[in-house]
Amino acid sequence: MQPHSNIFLATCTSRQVLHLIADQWTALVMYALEDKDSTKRFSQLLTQIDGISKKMLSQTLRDMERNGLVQRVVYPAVPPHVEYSLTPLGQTLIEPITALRKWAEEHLDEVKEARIKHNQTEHISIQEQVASLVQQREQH
Amino acid sequence: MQPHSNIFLATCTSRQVLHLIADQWTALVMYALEDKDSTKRFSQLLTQIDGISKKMLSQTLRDMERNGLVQRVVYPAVPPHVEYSLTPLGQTLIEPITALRKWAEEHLDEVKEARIKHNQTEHISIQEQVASLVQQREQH
DNA sequence: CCGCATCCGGAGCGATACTG
DNA sequence: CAGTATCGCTCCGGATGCGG
Repeated sequence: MQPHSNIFLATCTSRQVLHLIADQWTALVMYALEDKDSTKRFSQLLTQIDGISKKMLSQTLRDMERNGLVQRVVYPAVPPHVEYSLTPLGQTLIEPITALRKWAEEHLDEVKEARIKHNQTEHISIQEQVASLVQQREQH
Repeated sequence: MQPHSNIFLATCTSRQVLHLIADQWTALVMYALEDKDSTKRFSQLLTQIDGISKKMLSQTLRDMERNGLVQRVVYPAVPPHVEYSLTPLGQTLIEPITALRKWAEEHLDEVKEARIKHNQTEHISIQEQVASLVQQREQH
């Protein structure tokens, strides 16, 4: 067995590749750029992806560029103008990652239901009670 | 447009669902349990998934159970015996998540190559140049 | 054997201010 | 406009110990 084919090994390379996508924002940036031939500016992405901070968007884009998923084109002008688009490699990732999105949308209700059912049958620890209260408060 | 269908909104539910999978370990646990009718014990998973700690495995399994992805069965005995398996809902997630794994394995080399190329062509910012100069001076 | 509680160091992330 | 630098805090995650 080749070393990278056993995804359960910590040193496995495909696990590292998987790790690229397993963060909060990469998938969302992919969705924002998935339209073919669509390039977007930094501020466009910032607006479209609700909740992301400048810092995280910058960081995510840099990582994605580093991994060959997005292309960054700078138009030297004042004010600066930078456009982001998916590379061919990035485009190949759209399909599997969109499947994930579809799954999320389709099974959303089942997950919600499972949570409710779980909460009912479960003994809630004091810590979790506090945590959920804090969460509720934060949503205001 | 329904509120949960716009994944770019922070309040969007499908984004929360997506978040379930976007962590380090959930995907790997899925892979470990993907064989149909295969149930595994805690310690089996701990051994199979290289690099995971007891705490994280426990936490991941609890979250997955909470979201209806895995089923936990306790056999009251001494020593305790607990078996984990995928729920029907969890089984539906196998396909999209396996697509992701396949992508990782197939495009592994391209990502690696992109990284190397990126490191070579990288422009070093003025700040980094200054920083390295300062560092050199400080070493005297 | 399974897994939770606790502690603690360090990474992650947001907010703000600044530059070209 | 498109970022980077810095600070401050939170929370992740590992190590350990305990309890069933």
